[in-house]
Amino acid sequence: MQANQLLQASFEQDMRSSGLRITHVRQRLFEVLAKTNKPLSVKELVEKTDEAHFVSIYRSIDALHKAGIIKQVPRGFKNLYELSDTYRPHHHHATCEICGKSTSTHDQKLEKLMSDLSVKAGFEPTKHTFEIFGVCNLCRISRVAIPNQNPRNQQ
Amino acid sequence: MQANQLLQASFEQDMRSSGLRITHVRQRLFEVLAKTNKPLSVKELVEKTDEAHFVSIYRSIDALHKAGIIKQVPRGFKNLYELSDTYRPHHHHATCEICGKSTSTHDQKLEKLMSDLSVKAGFEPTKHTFEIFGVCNLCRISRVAIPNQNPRNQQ
DNA sequence: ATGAATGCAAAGTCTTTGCATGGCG
DNA sequence: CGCCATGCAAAGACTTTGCATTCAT
Repeated sequence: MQANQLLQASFEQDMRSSGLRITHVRQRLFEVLAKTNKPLSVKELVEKTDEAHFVSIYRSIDALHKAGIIKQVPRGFKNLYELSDTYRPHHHHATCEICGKSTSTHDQKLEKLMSDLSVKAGFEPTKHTFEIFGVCNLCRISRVAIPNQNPRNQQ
Repeated sequence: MQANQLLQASFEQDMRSSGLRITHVRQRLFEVLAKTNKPLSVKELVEKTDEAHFVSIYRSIDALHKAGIIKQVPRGFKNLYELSDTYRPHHHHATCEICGKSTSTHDQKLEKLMSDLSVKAGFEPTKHTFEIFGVCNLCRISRVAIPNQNPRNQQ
């Protein structure tokens, strides 16, 4: 729980320096994101912070996003949200197109290459999104039995 | 126009092998995407194919997407669409957070690294998204005069 | 106390569905 | 000609806005 307390302190400081008030809804939102290890949709966030009105969740997401406390993760047709790199080590996701399970990845060489590419393209890099989609070991095995299944039709 | 005719032939073949009919709407949609060099939103696609009903555009996007003829490009809160790698060399985008202009990039090392990462994570890679955001040279210069502007608030 | 955040109602935007008609193969 | 694709109307899903009330500072 030490780690969580550090996150908490950092959260409060970030809120203050952005001129945002530390309210029950925002605290709860942060809490939910801190205790989950995967990016969540607006819907999931609303469900997990059930005492708060969905409009407040939208507004809080917006506030925390602008304050750089949370970040968007594009996934399919939706954006998911998770704590920003200040709170969690920078990482990306590999997601199975069949079962939806996702795991985190990180590679320093990739990050370096990415940043070099930005500069080469004439950009001062601010952020990037990088999502891997594929078929996980488990699903690959079960798909052998169902050869007709086409991953393209999944999302 | 030779190149476009090749694309066209390839389009018709892909449609047939997916059991899809080559209709006016779908042809027009493909045409619009083939002649534009940047990913387009549903809204833009509807505008540029003005004779077609927006519902048909939605359905055609869906059909061409499932057939692997077009692909999604996550950008901010929306998905944009462009021709798939079969029709255009595989690439990614670097987008300016201030002015919105985007340029294409490609790097073989990056692709290799990406695929290795997938495999290491236990995934048979099918696709990936990779988007760079930053501030382009022009906008960086003009922002010197407006130091208060915060790229975080842009989207 | 006072202004920002919340909750509620309602509007707005985007996307999907059902069904009759039209057009591709 | 038969069936898939389209257009239209309407519903559905998701997100935003306005305003009175509540609550953090």
